[in-house]
Amino acid sequence: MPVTIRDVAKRARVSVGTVSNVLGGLVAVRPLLYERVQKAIRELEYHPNSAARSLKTRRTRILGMVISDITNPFFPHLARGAEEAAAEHGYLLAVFNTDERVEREKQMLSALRTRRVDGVLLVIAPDPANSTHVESAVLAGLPIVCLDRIPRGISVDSVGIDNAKSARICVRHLINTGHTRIGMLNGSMRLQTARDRLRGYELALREAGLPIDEELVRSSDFRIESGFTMGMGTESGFSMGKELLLLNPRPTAIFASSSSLGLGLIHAINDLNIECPRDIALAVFDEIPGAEFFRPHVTALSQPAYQIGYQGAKLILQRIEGKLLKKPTRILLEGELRARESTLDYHPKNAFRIVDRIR
Amino acid sequence: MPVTIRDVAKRARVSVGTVSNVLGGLVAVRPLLYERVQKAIRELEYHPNSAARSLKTRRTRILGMVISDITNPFFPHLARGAEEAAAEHGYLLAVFNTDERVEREKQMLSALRTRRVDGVLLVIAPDPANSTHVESAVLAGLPIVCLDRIPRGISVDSVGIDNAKSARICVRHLINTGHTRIGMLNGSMRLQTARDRLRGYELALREAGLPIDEELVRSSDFRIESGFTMGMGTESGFSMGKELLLLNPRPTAIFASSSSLGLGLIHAINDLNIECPRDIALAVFDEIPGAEFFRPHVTALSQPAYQIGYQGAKLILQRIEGKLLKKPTRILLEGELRARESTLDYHPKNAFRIVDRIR
DNA sequence: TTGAAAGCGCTAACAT
DNA sequence: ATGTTAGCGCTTTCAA
Repeated sequence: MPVTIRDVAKRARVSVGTVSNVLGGLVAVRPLLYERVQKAIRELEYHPNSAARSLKTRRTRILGMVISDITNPFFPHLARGAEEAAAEHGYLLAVFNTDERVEREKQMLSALRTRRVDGVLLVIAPDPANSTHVESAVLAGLPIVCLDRIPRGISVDSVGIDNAKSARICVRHLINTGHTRIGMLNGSMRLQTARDRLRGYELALREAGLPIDEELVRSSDFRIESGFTMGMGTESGFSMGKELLLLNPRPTAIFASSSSLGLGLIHAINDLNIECPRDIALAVFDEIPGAEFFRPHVTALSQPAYQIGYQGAKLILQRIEGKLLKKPTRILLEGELRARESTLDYHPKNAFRIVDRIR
Repeated sequence: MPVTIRDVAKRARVSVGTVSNVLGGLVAVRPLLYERVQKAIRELEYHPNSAARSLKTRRTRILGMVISDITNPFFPHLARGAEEAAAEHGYLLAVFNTDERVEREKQMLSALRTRRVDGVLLVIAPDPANSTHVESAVLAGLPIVCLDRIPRGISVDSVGIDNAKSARICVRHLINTGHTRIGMLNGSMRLQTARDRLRGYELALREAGLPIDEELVRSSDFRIESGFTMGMGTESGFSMGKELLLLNPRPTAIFASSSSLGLGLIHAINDLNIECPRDIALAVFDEIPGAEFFRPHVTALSQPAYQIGYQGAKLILQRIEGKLLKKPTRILLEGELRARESTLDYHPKNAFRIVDRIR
């Protein structure tokens, strides 16, 4: 039988109200009694029942975080940031995984509503047709902040990266380093992020007065939008990368819109015995984990994953505390370009190829 | 004002008891009423309040998972496995991060007890002196299963990898491929895992009648025990690796007891212009993420992370349902040796060095 | 099969 | 400053 507040009260020879006051810390309690209560709590190893507390207060002090793939290194950083902000406000962050499946996302959201979490940080699964569950949850008054992937057409708070702007920064950098024939490897056009990154690519070209050649752009589905995996992204980066590299004339630079595409592309570059950056320059949206061990170092657009999580949690806490306007707040952070050897002067005397030969 | 069971009852023109029966699905309800209730639930978007339910039933159907670093790729796989098993039994898995800090671990454990989760899957932070909080939680009747890192001297269920056995497999492989002077890079001796891996190393040598040369073994603290990071592990792998590589005579093979140590070692090998496996053979405990893009491919002891999580959740669910003996169950899984080029015939004609030149 | 009502452990309002 | 108590929303008797 678990210890209840009555047990504590009895042992400390006070009323349950007094115990509650000690617990809450808001109502003053005479030092003598205060000590007796604390002692009883310690001796009994009393842990207040949060179900009972929540039932009364209608708050749980829990923030749910629903992410699409915990295995993708991008998301744990999001979680760390959110956790930090949550902890600062005395909230607990509970992380849930949907495995990129909209069905599970619906289940989780429903479970979290049942659990009465105070708010949900959500990275939606990439299915644009199906965000009614998000909408109805918002309408029902559940504070939700969408992170990274921002659903279209729904009025909801969000924190993300300005994909168009960031992609534009990448491509502009390629242009500034002298390239005029620039290819792009893109993910699934079902994802808003992919569409935005394409827009940034086109914008940069147009700004520079360069033509847009559709042949230079390849799109595919990719399971992981902004991370590192040996899965589809890498494979399509490899195959689509080869297509671009075998074009005649070959583009002199390629912009890969995700790290897994970038990794596949590197693979393709090696496979074709092409030298980077001499024969091909390379800029990747998002860092490739472990790439500091490759040569040349890869120019990347670094995403502020931790910041997205942190700001997202801050935002939802404001929303919870009613400090926000009704109208949704949308925060867009910018990625940071890390120009490295794959787009700069790289002295081949030190280098053999971008990664060592692969099969 | 959130929708309650009374609202549903009113709308369906039945009693709350009947609604509860529909919800529970155990007590039969006349089809006509059943339908009316379901309709009301749908129309009102009713989500049962789990706090109220838990208060009554004394169960939450939540499993907590406390991991030491969500950023370490090993743990998300653990989480995936556990989530799978939890879902199979209708439980929700909530993941919490301690950032390797015992203090936070205590807080989380306390918070989870307050939240009355039905059980906790725990990866302890590496502080052997301080596991009283685990012990007292177990004593208080909270089902706990320790994963991966197994605390000493506490009577608690656990699922882990047999570190000694697995390390022995690695070193035996090095011996079988002809090496007699084998170095080891090890993590912090404060960790039981590190001590066990050392034991496996020594055992393999002794079995083969080889001398144990203390000079060939280097230990250091490492923040992440079985994963990949650019942090301390890599750095100490680099510096300790260099020490070993500059020994005279140099060992002909090195066993790195974690992936980050292995990565640092690779770095050191490159830095010294040593060729692998011609000049030095290399076996690493745990896979190095992204290493499939290095040459030579690195021989690794692959850890069944998903399985550890899955089995751990299965175990705790049995414990929760009282299907287990009082005496703790300890499951030890074995790692699988993936022999690759870094310890085998590697044809240098294809290779330049283990990864391309670093700086 | 259904309804009425007690009670889970806590907080907060009120009384003292 | 402290004690008493109603009631949060649900499940679970128990009675009808």
